[in-house]
Amino acid sequence: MMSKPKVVVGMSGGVDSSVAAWLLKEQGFEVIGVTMQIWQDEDHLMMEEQGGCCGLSAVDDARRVAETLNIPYYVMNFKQEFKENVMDYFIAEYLKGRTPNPCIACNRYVKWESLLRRSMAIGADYIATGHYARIEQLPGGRYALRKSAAVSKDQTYALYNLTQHQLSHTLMPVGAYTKDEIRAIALEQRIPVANKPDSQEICFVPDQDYAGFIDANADVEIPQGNFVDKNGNVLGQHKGITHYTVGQRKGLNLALGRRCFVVEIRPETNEVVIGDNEDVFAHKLRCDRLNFMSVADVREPVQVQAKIRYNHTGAPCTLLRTGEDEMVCEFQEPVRAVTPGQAVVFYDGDYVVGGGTIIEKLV
RNA sequence: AGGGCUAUCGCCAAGCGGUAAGGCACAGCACUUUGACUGCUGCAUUCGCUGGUUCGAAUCCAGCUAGCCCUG
Repeated sequence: MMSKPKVVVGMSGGVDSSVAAWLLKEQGFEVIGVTMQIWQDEDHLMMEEQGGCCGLSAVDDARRVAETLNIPYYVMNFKQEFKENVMDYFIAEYLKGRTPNPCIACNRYVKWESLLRRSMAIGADYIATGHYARIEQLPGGRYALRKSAAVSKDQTYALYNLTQHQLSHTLMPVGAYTKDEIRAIALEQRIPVANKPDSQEICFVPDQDYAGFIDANADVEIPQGNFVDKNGNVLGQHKGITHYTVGQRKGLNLALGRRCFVVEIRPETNEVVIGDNEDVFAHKLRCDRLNFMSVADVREPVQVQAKIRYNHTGAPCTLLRTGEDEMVCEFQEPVRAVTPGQAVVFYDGDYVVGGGTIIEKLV
């Protein structure tokens, strides 16, 4: 006889992962609730905030939800993995003048490496999360991510990096519903966190001051430097390259008489290049750290939609393979703020073809 | 210590006797499970200072102060 398939649900204490657990239980899985402890200091556990995907109130809320659902619940410590793969990476990237995406790193290395491994070790067949995305096995056998039924909440962008093995052992039950439907289920089932606000912002920087976080945690001083225009003229002083990202307007403290934007960050000279809005558009980008989903590889030029940031609608482009782990995307229309360090994710309709990490924009 | 010009919000800048435009910067809010963008709202009872003319002055007059320019 077959026992029920066993699934570990990563519970953040939020609405989505709580409903995910309920849905899986309804679907007949043996559900185990787990909260990953990833960065919280014991001191900080006292001062609770609202939300946070990996947030402060996670453990208390998740435990209450697990009790309500009558499922076993554990806390697993992933602080070391999180520090190495997310926080250290986050700091290192900013020091290189790049703009990291910590959620993507957390997903790939913490959730889908460490959590999956440990879950398998305790006999689980799957892990599950409350992400707004769908996992489907295609006719050819490959697993692919498909956009959420709730288009506006779709989170496939942050998940493009998952491997076939990881996808084949993952369930995302929330992806079939809209946010309203999920909240309605939470209310119906009297799940305690039904009205908790959505999370946002970087979970390990609760005060929002990510640059201050880097100052406090990097082991080097972050020097001030020059704002320059594209001709090299000095326009003013910047607070350190970690404070800026491509396309940024706010916080420059430059009164040039017109809106101005960060066009480029040059770590080698410690300069931040400033230009007009039109200067932040680019036709092409180069990316590496490739991962493919719906297809095994892309060798010949192919047309896709590419998202270059999480809430980008996507833009049509052609993919050109330029190296063993490198591609160039040529956009039909220029795209705004191609930012080194951010992910570029390729779509064919609703399905994720693959993606990579942006190295640089090209003219 | 000759002559000329200019002094309006952090920066730029309207105004030319009728009771302080606008842009940039900045702040707050909204949006957002990364950084951004974007949108909305706010932002000089006061016009270098002191007097004067006038019903009424940032706007006219005088003196002072400061900066710039030209000639000693």
